[in-house]
Amino acid sequence: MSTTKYSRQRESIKEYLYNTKEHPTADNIYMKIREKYPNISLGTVYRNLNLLVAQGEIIKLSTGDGCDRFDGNPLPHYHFICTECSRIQDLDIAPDALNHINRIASAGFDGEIKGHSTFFYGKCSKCK
Amino acid sequence: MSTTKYSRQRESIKEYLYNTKEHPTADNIYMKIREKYPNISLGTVYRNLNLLVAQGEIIKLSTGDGCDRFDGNPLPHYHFICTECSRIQDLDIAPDALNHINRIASAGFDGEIKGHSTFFYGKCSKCK
DNA sequence: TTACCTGCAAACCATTTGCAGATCC
DNA sequence: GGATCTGCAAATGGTTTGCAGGTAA
Repeated sequence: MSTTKYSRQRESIKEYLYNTKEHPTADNIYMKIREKYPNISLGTVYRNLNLLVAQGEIIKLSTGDGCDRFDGNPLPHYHFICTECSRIQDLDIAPDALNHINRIASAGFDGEIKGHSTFFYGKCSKCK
Repeated sequence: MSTTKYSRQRESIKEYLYNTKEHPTADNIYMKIREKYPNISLGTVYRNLNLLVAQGEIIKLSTGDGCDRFDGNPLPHYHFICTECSRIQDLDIAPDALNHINRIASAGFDGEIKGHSTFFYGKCSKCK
């Protein structure tokens, strides 16, 4: 198994993700990090994002709109996608609700449900 | 606005999707339809799948594993993805639960939630 | 010193698209 | 006849990867 070494590029990606509420694409992140490290390559961004996802430090959101988005908050939580402007927001839902939903789904299912991932759709406050 | 004409290829795709419980990829569908129409092209499969999705006759599942899957049941329902064997199954959940979940999410949210899409994860009965 | 990491550019691969001819109505 | 559809093959676009040189420990 390989050990992880420090890299200023990765640190910069983490810092950006932990401090934004946007849910940026790899390319968004690439553009942002380039302000500080103009030589960084898109390949490096992808390699680091995949590493951080594998380590559980960030999560990847596959919304199905063509490109993945990334979220610096790895704790289970819900997302809302506006069908008008495509903006993604975090939803503030009690953690109890997560287990509740898993329990609803487990009833009458012969496998073992460990978790779920949900996207809510509709109009955001600005588009409503 | 353009009208839709009959095509035996599209009819064949619909028939296959309405009668399977697998959640096939575009390529799976291509392979299957080729048994009956050996000359069909992958482009035609994609064009028809997109048309059927736009018309609401089937749904597309973006699981984030690299390629989309298609489901001949367009009514709202839930899916379970086995983290061991990647098999996708339909879950049998009361329709009430859907509205219930939308209501939980709507509490304290200033936009308008119209629906949601959920994937449950865990081990299926065979892998457990 | 020796992993691991980076920039670069090419490769990959699911999906889309342009075109000329076929098919439906 | 005219709009829609098809097969084919090339293009697209997000993501991955091979390589040679750089950097952390």
